[in-house]
Amino acid sequence: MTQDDVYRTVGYQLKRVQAALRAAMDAALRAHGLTTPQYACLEMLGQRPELSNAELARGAFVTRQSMNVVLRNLEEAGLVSRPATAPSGRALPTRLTEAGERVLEAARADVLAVERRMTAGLDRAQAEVLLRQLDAMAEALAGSDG
Amino acid sequence: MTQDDVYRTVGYQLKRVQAALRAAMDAALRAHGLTTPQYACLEMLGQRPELSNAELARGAFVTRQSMNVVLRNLEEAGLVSRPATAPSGRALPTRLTEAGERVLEAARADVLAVERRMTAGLDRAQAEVLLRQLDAMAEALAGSDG
DNA sequence: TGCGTCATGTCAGAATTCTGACATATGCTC
DNA sequence: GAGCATATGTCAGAATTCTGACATGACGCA
Repeated sequence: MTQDDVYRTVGYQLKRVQAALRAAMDAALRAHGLTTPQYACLEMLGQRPELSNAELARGAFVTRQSMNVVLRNLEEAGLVSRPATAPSGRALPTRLTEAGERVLEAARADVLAVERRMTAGLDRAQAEVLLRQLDAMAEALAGSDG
Repeated sequence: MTQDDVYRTVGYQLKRVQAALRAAMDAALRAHGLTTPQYACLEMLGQRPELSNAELARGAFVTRQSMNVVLRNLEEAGLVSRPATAPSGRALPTRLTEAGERVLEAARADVLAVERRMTAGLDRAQAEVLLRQLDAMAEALAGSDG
Protein backbone atom coordinates (compact mmCIF):
# COMPACT_ATOMS: atom_id res chain seq x y z
CA MET A 1 0.00 0.00 0.00
CA THR A 2 1.63 3.17 -1.15
CA GLN A 3 -1.09 5.41 0.14
CA ASP A 4 -0.52 4.62 3.80
CA ASP A 5 3.22 4.21 3.51
CA VAL A 6 4.65 5.65 6.69
CA TYR A 7 7.69 6.87 4.83
CA ARG A 8 5.51 9.13 2.72
CA THR A 9 3.77 10.95 5.53
CA VAL A 10 4.40 14.58 6.31
CA GLY A 11 5.46 13.63 9.82
CA TYR A 12 8.14 11.24 8.67
CA GLN A 13 9.55 13.56 6.02
CA LEU A 14 9.54 16.34 8.56
CA LYS A 15 11.69 14.26 10.85
CA ARG A 16 13.93 13.27 7.97
CA VAL A 17 14.57 16.86 6.91
CA GLN A 18 15.12 17.95 10.47
CA ALA A 19 17.66 15.19 11.05
CA ALA A 20 19.50 16.16 7.88
CA LEU A 21 19.40 19.82 8.86
CA ARG A 22 20.74 19.10 12.31
CA ALA A 23 23.60 17.05 10.87
CA ALA A 24 24.44 19.72 8.32
CA MET A 25 24.37 22.43 10.95
CA ASP A 26 26.52 20.46 13.36
CA ALA A 27 29.03 19.93 10.57
CA ALA A 28 29.04 23.61 9.64
CA LEU A 29 29.30 24.77 13.25
CA ARG A 30 32.10 22.40 14.21
CA ALA A 31 34.57 24.76 12.57
CA HIS A 32 33.40 27.49 14.94
CA GLY A 33 33.53 25.33 18.04
CA LEU A 34 29.77 25.47 18.46
CA THR A 35 26.96 22.95 18.68
CA THR A 36 23.55 23.57 17.17
CA PRO A 37 21.84 24.34 20.50
CA GLN A 38 24.65 26.75 21.37
CA TYR A 39 24.29 28.51 18.04
CA ALA A 40 20.53 28.75 18.45
CA CYS A 41 21.10 30.37 21.81
CA LEU A 42 23.59 32.91 20.45
CA GLU A 43 21.33 33.73 17.52
CA MET A 44 18.37 34.47 19.78
CA LEU A 45 20.52 36.66 21.99
CA GLY A 46 21.88 38.44 18.95
CA GLN A 47 18.41 39.40 17.84
CA ARG A 48 17.00 40.00 21.25
CA PRO A 49 19.43 40.73 24.09
CA GLU A 50 18.47 40.46 27.75
CA LEU A 51 16.62 37.22 27.19
CA SER A 52 16.40 35.04 30.30
CA ASN A 53 17.29 31.38 30.51
CA ALA A 54 13.62 30.37 30.57
CA GLU A 55 12.82 32.49 27.52
CA LEU A 56 15.76 31.03 25.63
CA ALA A 57 14.61 27.54 26.55
CA ARG A 58 11.15 28.17 25.16
CA GLY A 59 12.64 29.57 21.98
CA ALA A 60 14.81 26.52 21.50
CA PHE A 61 12.06 24.04 22.48
CA VAL A 62 14.00 22.52 25.35
CA THR A 63 13.57 22.60 29.13
CA ARG A 64 15.01 25.32 31.35
CA GLN A 65 17.41 22.78 32.78
CA SER A 66 18.79 21.86 29.37
CA MET A 67 19.20 25.46 28.30
CA ASN A 68 20.90 26.22 31.58
CA VAL A 69 23.63 23.70 30.71
CA VAL A 70 24.07 25.29 27.28
CA LEU A 71 24.20 28.74 28.82
CA ARG A 72 26.82 27.73 31.37
CA ASN A 73 29.05 26.33 28.67
CA LEU A 74 28.68 29.49 26.63
CA GLU A 75 29.42 31.55 29.71
CA GLU A 76 32.48 29.45 30.48
CA ALA A 77 33.63 29.98 26.88
CA GLY A 78 33.24 33.71 27.36
CA LEU A 79 30.59 34.12 24.66
CA VAL A 80 27.74 35.27 26.90
CA SER A 81 27.48 36.94 30.28
CA ARG A 82 24.85 37.02 32.99
CA PRO A 83 24.63 39.32 35.98
CA ALA A 84 25.26 37.73 39.36
CA THR A 85 21.98 39.00 40.74
CA ALA A 86 18.61 39.47 39.11
CA PRO A 87 17.58 43.10 38.52
CA SER A 88 13.93 42.08 38.95
CA GLY A 89 12.34 38.81 39.90
CA ARG A 90 14.61 35.83 39.43
CA ALA A 91 15.27 36.15 35.71
CA LEU A 92 18.89 36.78 34.75
CA PRO A 93 19.08 38.82 31.51
CA THR A 94 21.77 37.30 29.28
CA ARG A 95 23.91 39.26 26.83
CA LEU A 96 26.45 38.38 24.16
CA THR A 97 30.02 39.38 24.92
CA GLU A 98 32.12 40.95 22.19
CA ALA A 99 33.67 37.56 21.55
CA GLY A 100 30.18 36.10 21.37
CA GLU A 101 29.14 38.62 18.74
CA ARG A 102 32.21 37.85 16.65
CA VAL A 103 31.67 34.09 16.84
CA LEU A 104 27.99 34.50 16.06
CA GLU A 105 28.63 36.61 13.02
CA ALA A 106 31.15 34.13 11.65
CA ALA A 107 28.97 31.11 12.35
CA ARG A 108 25.84 32.72 10.98
CA ALA A 109 27.34 32.93 7.49
CA ASP A 110 27.85 29.18 7.38
CA VAL A 111 24.47 28.41 8.89
CA LEU A 112 22.72 30.65 6.39
CA ALA A 113 24.57 28.81 3.63
CA VAL A 114 23.07 25.56 4.93
CA GLU A 115 19.61 27.10 5.00
CA ARG A 116 20.05 28.34 1.43
CA ARG A 117 21.25 24.95 0.29
CA MET A 118 18.25 23.32 1.90
CA THR A 119 15.79 25.70 0.26
CA ALA A 120 17.62 26.01 -3.05
CA GLY A 121 14.76 24.30 -4.85
CA LEU A 122 12.23 26.90 -3.73
CA ASP A 123 11.64 30.33 -5.16
CA ARG A 124 10.71 33.23 -2.92
CA ALA A 125 6.97 32.72 -3.27
CA GLN A 126 7.21 29.00 -2.55
CA ALA A 127 9.34 29.64 0.51
CA GLU A 128 6.74 32.10 1.80
CA VAL A 129 3.96 29.56 1.32
CA LEU A 130 6.03 26.90 3.02
CA LEU A 131 6.68 29.14 6.01
CA ARG A 132 2.98 29.83 6.38
CA GLN A 133 2.13 26.16 6.10
CA LEU A 134 4.69 25.17 8.72
CA ASP A 135 3.38 27.88 11.00
CA ALA A 136 -0.17 26.62 10.55
CA MET A 137 0.94 23.07 11.26
CA ALA A 138 2.66 24.08 14.49
CA GLU A 139 -0.38 26.05 15.57
CA ALA A 140 -2.70 23.16 14.79
CA LEU A 141 -0.68 20.88 17.04
CA ALA A 142 -0.15 23.40 19.82
CA GLY A 143 -3.83 23.33 20.67
CA SER A 144 -3.71 20.15 22.72
CA ASP A 145 -0.41 20.11 24.52
CA GLY A 146 1.11 23.52 24.63
CA MET B 1 14.85 43.50 10.57
CA THR B 2 12.02 41.20 9.69
CA GLN B 3 13.63 39.78 6.62
CA ASP B 4 16.49 38.09 8.40
CA ASP B 5 14.50 37.23 11.49
CA VAL B 6 15.72 33.86 12.63
CA TYR B 7 12.26 32.94 13.80
CA ARG B 8 10.99 33.23 10.25
CA THR B 9 13.44 30.88 8.61
CA VAL B 10 12.44 27.52 7.23
CA GLY B 11 14.95 25.84 9.53
CA TYR B 12 13.49 27.33 12.68
CA GLN B 13 9.89 26.65 11.72
CA LEU B 14 10.87 23.12 10.81
CA LYS B 15 12.25 22.60 14.28
CA ARG B 16 9.19 24.20 15.80
CA VAL B 17 6.78 21.91 13.96
CA GLN B 18 8.86 18.87 14.73
CA ALA B 19 8.94 19.72 18.43
CA ALA B 20 5.18 20.16 18.44
CA LEU B 21 4.71 16.92 16.54
CA ARG B 22 6.93 15.01 18.92
CA ALA B 23 5.04 16.37 21.93
CA ALA B 24 1.69 15.54 20.37
CA MET B 25 2.80 12.04 19.47
CA ASP B 26 4.24 11.38 22.91
CA ALA B 27 0.95 12.50 24.41
CA ALA B 28 -1.08 10.31 22.08
CA LEU B 29 1.17 7.29 22.58
CA ARG B 30 1.29 7.52 26.35
CA ALA B 31 -2.10 5.83 26.51
CA HIS B 32 -0.62 2.87 24.66
CA GLY B 33 2.48 2.64 26.82
CA LEU B 34 4.73 3.61 23.93
CA THR B 35 7.26 6.34 23.25
CA THR B 36 7.64 7.95 19.84
CA PRO B 37 10.86 6.05 18.97
CA GLN B 38 9.21 2.79 20.01
CA TYR B 39 6.21 3.52 17.84
CA ALA B 40 8.41 4.41 14.88
CA CYS B 41 10.15 1.09 15.30
CA LEU B 42 6.89 -0.87 15.43
CA GLU B 43 5.53 0.97 12.42
CA MET B 44 8.56 0.16 10.29
CA LEU B 45 8.37 -3.50 11.32
CA GLY B 46 4.67 -3.53 10.55
CA GLN B 47 5.31 -2.41 7.01
CA ARG B 48 8.49 -4.35 6.47
CA PRO B 49 9.15 -7.34 8.72
CA GLU B 50 12.57 -8.90 9.11
CA LEU B 51 14.27 -5.52 9.37
CA SER B 52 17.56 -5.60 11.26
CA ASN B 53 18.55 -3.30 14.10
CA ALA B 54 20.87 -1.32 11.82
CA GLU B 55 18.16 -0.86 9.19
CA LEU B 56 15.67 0.28 11.80
CA ALA B 57 18.24 2.73 13.14
CA ARG B 58 18.74 4.29 9.72
CA GLY B 59 15.00 4.53 9.23
CA ALA B 60 14.57 6.32 12.53
CA PHE B 61 17.63 8.55 12.07
CA VAL B 62 19.37 7.35 15.21
CA THR B 63 22.50 5.29 15.84
CA ARG B 64 22.52 1.50 16.00
CA GLN B 65 23.27 1.73 19.69
CA SER B 66 20.22 3.89 20.39
CA MET B 67 17.91 1.69 18.36
CA ASN B 68 19.28 -1.35 20.13
CA VAL B 69 18.07 0.06 23.44
CA VAL B 70 14.62 0.70 21.97
CA LEU B 71 14.53 -2.79 20.53
CA ARG B 72 15.49 -4.40 23.82
CA ASN B 73 12.73 -2.59 25.62
CA LEU B 74 10.22 -3.65 22.98
CA GLU B 75 11.50 -7.20 23.22
CA GLU B 76 11.22 -7.13 26.99
CA ALA B 77 7.66 -5.86 26.62
CA GLY B 78 6.91 -8.78 24.31
CA LEU B 79 6.05 -6.61 21.32
CA VAL B 80 8.87 -7.76 19.03
CA SER B 81 11.03 -10.85 18.79
CA ARG B 82 14.48 -11.55 17.42
CA PRO B 83 16.12 -14.90 16.75
CA ALA B 84 18.95 -15.85 19.08
CA THR B 85 21.30 -16.47 16.17
CA ALA B 86 21.64 -14.71 12.84
CA PRO B 87 20.40 -16.71 9.83
CA SER B 88 23.00 -14.96 7.71
CA GLY B 89 25.77 -12.52 8.54
CA ARG B 90 25.26 -10.83 11.87
CA ALA B 91 21.94 -9.14 11.20
CA LEU B 92 19.07 -10.30 13.40
CA PRO B 93 15.76 -10.01 11.53
CA THR B 94 13.14 -8.56 13.88
CA ARG B 95 9.44 -9.35 13.77
CA LEU B 96 6.35 -8.06 15.52
CA THR B 97 4.71 -10.46 17.93
CA GLU B 98 0.93 -10.80 17.94
CA ALA B 99 0.84 -8.46 20.91
CA GLY B 100 3.04 -6.07 18.98
CA GLU B 101 0.66 -6.06 16.05
CA ARG B 102 -2.29 -5.38 18.31
CA VAL B 103 -0.55 -2.49 20.07
CA LEU B 104 0.64 -1.06 16.77
CA GLU B 105 -2.82 -1.12 15.25
CA ALA B 106 -4.33 0.61 18.25
CA ALA B 107 -1.57 3.21 18.46
CA ARG B 108 -1.59 3.89 14.74
CA ALA B 109 -5.13 5.21 14.86
CA ASP B 110 -4.17 7.87 17.38
CA VAL B 111 -0.95 8.77 15.58
CA LEU B 112 -2.75 9.15 12.28
CA ALA B 113 -5.21 11.44 14.03
CA VAL B 114 -2.29 13.64 15.07
CA GLU B 115 -0.95 13.66 11.52
CA ARG B 116 -4.37 14.63 10.20
CA ARG B 117 -4.71 17.39 12.77
CA MET B 118 -1.30 18.72 11.78
CA THR B 119 -2.13 18.75 8.08
CA ALA B 120 -5.76 19.76 8.43
CA GLY B 121 -5.05 23.05 6.70
CA LEU B 122 -3.75 21.37 3.55
CA ASP B 123 -5.75 19.84 0.75
CA ARG B 124 -4.54 16.72 -1.02
CA ALA B 125 -2.68 18.64 -3.73
CA GLN B 126 -0.95 20.90 -1.23
CA ALA B 127 0.09 17.92 0.86
CA GLU B 128 1.60 16.28 -2.20
CA VAL B 129 3.58 19.40 -3.04
CA LEU B 130 4.75 19.68 0.55
CA LEU B 131 5.94 16.08 0.57
CA ARG B 132 7.92 16.65 -2.61
CA GLN B 133 9.45 19.84 -1.23
CA LEU B 134 10.46 18.18 2.02
CA ASP B 135 11.97 15.32 0.07
CA ALA B 136 13.95 17.74 -2.08
CA MET B 137 15.15 19.59 1.00
CA ALA B 138 16.39 16.41 2.63
CA GLU B 139 18.15 15.39 -0.57
CA ALA B 140 19.77 18.79 -0.93
CA LEU B 141 21.23 18.49 2.56
CA ALA B 142 22.23 14.85 2.26
CA GLY B 143 24.84 15.71 -0.33
CA SER B 144 27.47 16.80 2.14
CA ASP B 145 27.09 14.64 5.18
CA GLY B 146 24.84 11.69 4.51
C1' DT C 1 42.95 -20.11 -0.26
C1' DG C 2 44.08 -15.71 1.86
C1' DC C 3 43.43 -10.83 2.49
C1' DG C 4 41.12 -6.43 2.68
C1' DT C 5 36.77 -4.07 3.00
C1' DC C 6 32.36 -3.45 4.68
C1' DA C 7 28.25 -4.14 7.56
C1' DT C 8 26.40 -5.70 11.86
C1' DG C 9 25.79 -6.35 16.84
C1' DT C 10 27.55 -5.11 21.10
C1' DC C 11 30.25 -3.19 25.13
C1' DA C 12 31.87 0.83 27.72
C1' DG C 13 31.73 5.51 28.83
C1' DA C 14 30.45 10.28 28.17
C1' DA C 15 27.33 13.92 26.78
C1' DT C 16 22.76 15.59 26.40
C1' DT C 17 18.17 16.05 27.80
C1' DC C 18 14.58 14.96 30.59
C1' DT C 19 11.35 14.54 35.04
C1' DG C 20 10.67 15.81 39.75
C1' DA C 21 11.39 18.83 43.38
C1' DC C 22 12.43 23.02 45.94
C1' DA C 23 13.33 27.98 47.21
C1' DT C 24 12.71 32.59 45.73
C1' DA C 25 10.49 36.74 43.59
C1' DT C 26 6.47 38.97 41.47
C1' DG C 27 1.69 40.10 41.05
C1' DC C 28 -3.12 39.48 42.02
C1' DT C 29 -6.97 38.97 45.27
C1' DC C 30 -9.06 39.34 49.54
C1' DG D 1 -0.88 43.03 55.09
C1' DA D 2 -1.89 37.84 54.19
C1' DG D 3 -2.59 34.19 50.95
C1' DC D 4 -2.22 32.15 46.57
C1' DA D 5 -0.98 31.39 41.78
C1' DT D 6 2.64 31.95 38.50
C1' DA D 7 7.39 32.30 36.80
C1' DT D 8 12.27 31.62 37.37
C1' DG D 9 16.67 29.50 38.63
C1' DT D 10 18.64 25.53 40.43
C1' DC D 11 19.71 20.83 42.48
C1' DA D 12 19.46 15.80 42.12
C1' DG D 13 18.77 11.79 39.61
C1' DA D 14 17.25 9.05 35.71
C1' DA D 15 16.53 8.26 30.86
C1' DT D 16 18.06 8.85 26.25
C1' DT D 17 21.38 9.31 22.79
C1' DC D 18 25.80 9.75 21.34
C1' DT D 19 31.07 8.66 20.26
C1' DG D 20 34.65 5.27 20.26
C1' DA D 21 35.99 0.67 20.07
C1' DC D 22 35.96 -4.29 19.23
C1' DA D 23 34.76 -9.00 17.42
C1' DT D 24 32.21 -11.46 13.98
C1' DG D 25 30.41 -12.73 9.42
C1' DA D 26 29.77 -11.89 4.29
C1' DC D 27 31.73 -10.51 0.04
C1' DG D 28 35.10 -9.28 -3.64
C1' DC D 29 39.56 -9.97 -5.46
C1' DA D 30 44.29 -11.40 -6.07
